[in-house]
Amino acid sequence: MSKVTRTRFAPSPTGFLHVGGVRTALFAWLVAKQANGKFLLRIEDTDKAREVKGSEQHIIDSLKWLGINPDEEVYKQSDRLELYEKKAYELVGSGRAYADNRTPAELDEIRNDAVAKKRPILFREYRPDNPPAWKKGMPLRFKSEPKDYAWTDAVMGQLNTGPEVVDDFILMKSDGFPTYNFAHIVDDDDMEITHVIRSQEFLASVPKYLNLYEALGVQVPIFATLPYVMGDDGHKKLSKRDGAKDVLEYRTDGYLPDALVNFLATLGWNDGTEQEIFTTAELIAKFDLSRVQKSGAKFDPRRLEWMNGAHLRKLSLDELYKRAEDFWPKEAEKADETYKRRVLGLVQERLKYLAELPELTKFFFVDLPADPNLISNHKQLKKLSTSELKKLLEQSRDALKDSDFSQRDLSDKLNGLLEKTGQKPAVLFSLIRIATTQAPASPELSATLAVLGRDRSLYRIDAMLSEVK
RNA sequence: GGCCCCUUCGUCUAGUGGUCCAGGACAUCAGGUUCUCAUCCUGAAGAUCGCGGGUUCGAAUCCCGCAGGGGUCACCA
Repeated sequence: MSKVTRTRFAPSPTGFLHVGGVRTALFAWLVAKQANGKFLLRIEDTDKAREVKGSEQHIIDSLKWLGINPDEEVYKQSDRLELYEKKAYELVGSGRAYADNRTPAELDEIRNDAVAKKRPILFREYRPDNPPAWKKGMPLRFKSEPKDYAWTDAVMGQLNTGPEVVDDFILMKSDGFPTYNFAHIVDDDDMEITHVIRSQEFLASVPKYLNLYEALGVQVPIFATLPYVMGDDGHKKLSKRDGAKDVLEYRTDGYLPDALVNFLATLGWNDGTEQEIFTTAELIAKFDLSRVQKSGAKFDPRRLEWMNGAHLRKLSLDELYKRAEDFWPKEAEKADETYKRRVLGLVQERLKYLAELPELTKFFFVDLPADPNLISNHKQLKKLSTSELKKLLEQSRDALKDSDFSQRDLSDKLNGLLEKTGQKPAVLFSLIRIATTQAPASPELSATLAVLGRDRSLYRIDAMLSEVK
């Protein structure tokens, strides 16, 4: 009878969430969802000094945007102080913890002494002789029982260490708060967490934790240690200091949550096939901790861009329309939905993220001033004389005037125009495209004209005609 | 410094003794799709699998050593 899988993400509220933190949350969430288990969010706010106000809500919002939702209330360690205190007294009672009233200066002296003797700094070798009875408000230190440990990590595999890494450490601080080292173990047990999924910086502390689990008489969960997401230099973990972005900035830029989730999941994990694009449902089905990479992975924004574009292209027009709602250029304010949908259909395949929408579509909503420089800078068109340009524009206008502006008819008219003028598409179509869009790049010509419609198209050709001098 | 973890194209990775003088994807470059940008397709370039020893008929894959990188040794998490 195996237990229900329960995982958690346990950030400290010290700032915004970046992709590194989100990936840890995502992996824990995937493990829980895959097993039909529960994913919990626990805010580890035991260090008042480092706390950044607003960050708790920010973390919740970030996860919510990505669909990484906790299955129970959001827990906060500051609400659970009695529990830690109770457990602290238990350890005092069983002789596995002692009050440590030594001052920072005295502790420094111990460190210096060890360094001078060229020995590792082990507080268990400097235990006070007659510690006072512990009560809340005094620092409480764990009394370790050093020994060898061998354990299995779901990602790292078989791990083992000697007794030299098991030491006494602080459980309760003088401000009445527990340390991370203590609180997370008490909480994981209390919340019946089955898989502790966290990043690499805790790996070296596992033997100390193992010793504490024993002292507490608590079952040891499955450990899964995740490698870091690396920053630009490829050697250090991504951090806020070297420009890691707040994940909510990706929302602002018009990245899809599913794309970011896909990207993060495949940063350090793959299913062993050549599949790159996964839906979130596929990730839940296929994710496997044993296939998580042991080494760090560098964050590559270009790959994210590509992946987001791939997800954007897979969206139905309805879905894309909903997603694009907040990204239209302000000129599109008065445009009707049908028109906007047609525009969206034309740019869907060239969108990498939704914040590109304005620059890609602005000309569909407003007549931009005719700019003859677009012609004089064009490598084909600049070879033509003014009178040739004028003549071509006039011929184009006259031919299009007779069109019903269905894409099919436009395409016929355009082809007829090619024959009549004897021009290459590279010349004729470029000229019409520039005249009607005032943009260096735009979707295919007949489709663009069909969406723009007769009035706008003809008006713009005339406008360009009057600028060609 | 002690201990622990890591090391395949620029990047993300496949690969668990032979079919790997290493496969895919992003990025780059070239060509094709009646014009641009993009999509899509095709192709090119790109990794002596960190280095050195061994084991083996045969090693990216197993063993040993070394180097480099990272983490950790807080009343931070």
